[in-house]
Amino acid sequence: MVRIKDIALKANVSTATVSYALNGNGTINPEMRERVLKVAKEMNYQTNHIAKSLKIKKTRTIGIVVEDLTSFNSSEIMDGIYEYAELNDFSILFTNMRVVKRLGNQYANIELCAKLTPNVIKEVLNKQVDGLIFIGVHPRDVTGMILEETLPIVYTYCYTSGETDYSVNYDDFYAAYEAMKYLISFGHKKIGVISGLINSDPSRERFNGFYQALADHQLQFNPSWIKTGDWEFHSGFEMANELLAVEDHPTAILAMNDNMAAGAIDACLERGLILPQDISIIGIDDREFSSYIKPKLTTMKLPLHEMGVESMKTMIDILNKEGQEARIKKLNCSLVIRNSVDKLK
Amino acid sequence: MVRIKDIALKANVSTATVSYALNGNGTINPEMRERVLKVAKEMNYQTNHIAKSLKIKKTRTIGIVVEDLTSFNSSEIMDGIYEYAELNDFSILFTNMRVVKRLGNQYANIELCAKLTPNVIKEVLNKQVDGLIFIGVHPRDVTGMILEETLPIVYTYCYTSGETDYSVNYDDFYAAYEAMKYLISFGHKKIGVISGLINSDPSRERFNGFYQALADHQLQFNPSWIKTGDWEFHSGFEMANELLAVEDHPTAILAMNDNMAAGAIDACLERGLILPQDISIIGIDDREFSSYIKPKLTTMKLPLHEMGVESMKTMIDILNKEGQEARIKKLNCSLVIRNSVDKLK
DNA sequence: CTGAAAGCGCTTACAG
DNA sequence: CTGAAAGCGCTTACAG
Repeated sequence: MVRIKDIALKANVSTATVSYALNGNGTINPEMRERVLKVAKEMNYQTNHIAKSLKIKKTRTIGIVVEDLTSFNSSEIMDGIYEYAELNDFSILFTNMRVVKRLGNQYANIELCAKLTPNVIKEVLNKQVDGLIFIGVHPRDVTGMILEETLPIVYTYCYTSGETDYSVNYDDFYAAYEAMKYLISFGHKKIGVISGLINSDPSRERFNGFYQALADHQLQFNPSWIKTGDWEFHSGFEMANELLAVEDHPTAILAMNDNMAAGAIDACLERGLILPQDISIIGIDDREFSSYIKPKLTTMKLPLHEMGVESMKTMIDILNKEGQEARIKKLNCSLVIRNSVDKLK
Repeated sequence: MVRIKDIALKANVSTATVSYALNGNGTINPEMRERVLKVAKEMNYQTNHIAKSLKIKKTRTIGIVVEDLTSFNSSEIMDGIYEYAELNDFSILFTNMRVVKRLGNQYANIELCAKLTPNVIKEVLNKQVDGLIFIGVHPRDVTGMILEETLPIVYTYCYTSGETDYSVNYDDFYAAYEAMKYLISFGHKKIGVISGLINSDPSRERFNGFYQALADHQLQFNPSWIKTGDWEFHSGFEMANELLAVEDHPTAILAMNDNMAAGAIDACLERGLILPQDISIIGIDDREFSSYIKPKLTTMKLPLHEMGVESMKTMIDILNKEGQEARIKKLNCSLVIRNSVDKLK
C-alpha cells in the first residue's frame, strides 16, 4: 500500500504538500500540484479512507437500517439509495434487522421490533457513519424504534411522530384517489373497496382518497360495499366473496394492495365471472406477481426507487445545509395499466 | 464521544491498561480489569472502530458487490450473508453495480459488466474491507470481472475459472435430476424439457441431470421433446406450444426456470388442457409469482439464503485459517410441491 | 502487572 | 507557497 509519505519521499516534498495537492485545498502552486499528482498517479496511490475519516471525523458513509431486506419493498428502495449515494461518493454500511424473519407478522408491534434495533444501531454508530436511513417493512409510525439523536436520520417506508424527524413516503390518498378515478373513467358507479387492517395509516389515508373520489364524482356511498381485509391474499378472497354475495353488488373493486387484489380475482373467477368484462379489480403496490396472474393486474405502482433516491438526497442535503429540507415528503404512485379493469360488458 | 483517554483519566490508569481491559488481552490483573470495565460502562464507552481499524489494519468489514440488487436472487442471498456476518460481528459495506438497470439483458457480456466494476471495487478497497463477496445476476463465469488480488474474494451465484477463487453455488445437475425424479414418480414416461440459453452453464448442467434421470429410469430419449428457450416467459410459452404440436407429445415438462414454466402453463391452458390432469409442469427457482399463478407451480427452490450464509462462512473461515476451506461449494435445491404436477388422468 | 511512548495514515493550523 | 509538527482514537512492543 502506498501512503502519502511515500509520495512525499519520491516527489521530494512534505506530506502536507501532498495532502494539499490530492485534496485541491490549501494554497498550493499549480505546477507543484501537477507534479505531485503525477507522482501519485504513477505510484497508483489510493486514499486510505479509514485514516482520513479518523482525522476529519467524517466517513462519507451512511448507515442503512432495513427492517427486512427480503420484504418486497426493500431492495428497490435500496437500489435508489445506492444510485444517489454513488453519484455523490457516499458509501453504504448495510444492516438488516430481519424483522419479518424473526417476528413473522408481529412486525406491527413496535416495541418488539425496537428490541432488535440496539445492536444494529450500535454497529452502525461505532463505525462512525455520518447519518442513518431507516427503511421500514410497512408504512407505519415507528416512533421509539430508534432513540439515538446524535446524527441525522431519515425514515422511509415509515415515519415517526417526532417534530424534527425526516421521512419520505408515498401518498396513500393520491394512490387510492387515482385508482378510483381510473375505475370511474370506465363508467363504474358501484365501486367496492377491500381495505387493509383498519388500524393502519395507509388504510385510513386510502379510505380518504376513496371517499373523496366518490364525493367528487357524486357516486353512491354504500356501506355494504366496504370490506375490511388484513393485507393478505386470503382476506382479499373472502372479502370479495362477501362483496359479491350482496344483492346489488359492486361492478368494480379497489383492493388496497395487490395481494388482496389477487385474492379477489380468485374469488371472482371461482364464481364463474369473466374478468374484466363482468367485474373490474384494481390493486395498489405493483408486485412481481401482479403481471403473472390472470388477468394481469392493473395497479398503482409504488415509487420505491424514487423514495430511495429521495431519502439519500434528503440525507445529503441535511449533511450539507443542516436542515433546509422539507421534513416530510410524499411521492406519487403511478398507474400501471394491465388487464383487470374495463367497462362493464 | 468518550474516548479511552477519558476512561483512563477517570480510572486513574494508563490508556494501555484501559485498552487491555476492554479487549481482554495483555496481562492484566482481573480486579483491575473489572474496575476499568465498570468505569467504561458508567461512561457508556463505545469503541471507535475507525480508530481501531487504522491501528490494527483490519476493519472486520466485508465488502459486498452485488451485480444487481433488484434481481430476484440478490436480496435473499444478502439476507443470508448478513445473518452470518452479524453472528460474527462483521459489518457489511454494500455496493451495487446495477448491471441489469444499466445494461438490460446484456449482462451476459462480461466485458461490458467489467467496465462497471472498477468504481465499485475501488470504493470498497479504499474503505479497507477485509474481504469481498461478489453476488452475480446469473450463475455464469465472471472471470475478468474483478482483477484485484490483494484480498480474499468469494463468488456466489457465479464463479470464475481461476484456480484459487472461492465460489458457492447451487447444484444444477441435482436440481434437474430431482425434478425429473419427481415427475417420474407420478408415472410420467414421456418427459419434455425447455432449456435456458444453450451457451449457459446452468443449462448444460441441468441437461446432464435430465439425461441422467432418463438413463437411470430407462426412459425414452426423444429429440423432439427437447426445446431451447431463453429463460424468459415468452420462450416457455412458445416452446411448450412446439412441444404440444408434435404427434406423440410429452405428458410432463421440465422447464429450466419458473419464468418459462409459467409461459408453458399459459400455452397449455390456451390449448384447453387442464393442469395437472392433462399435463404436468415443473420449474426451477421458486419465484414469488410461482405460488400466485394457476395452477400453483411445483418447482425446485434455489437455496439462496443458505448460499449467503455459506458465502460469509467461507469468507470468515478464509480470514481465520487462510484457505483451509473447500474452494467450490454447491448446495442443493429443494422440491417445493404445489399443484402443477400429478399423474395423468 | 502497569505505563510511557511510538505509530497506524491521514489533515491542518501555524511558522517561515 | 511550503514544511514541521501535532493530533484524530486506538493498540502494542517494551521497559520497569
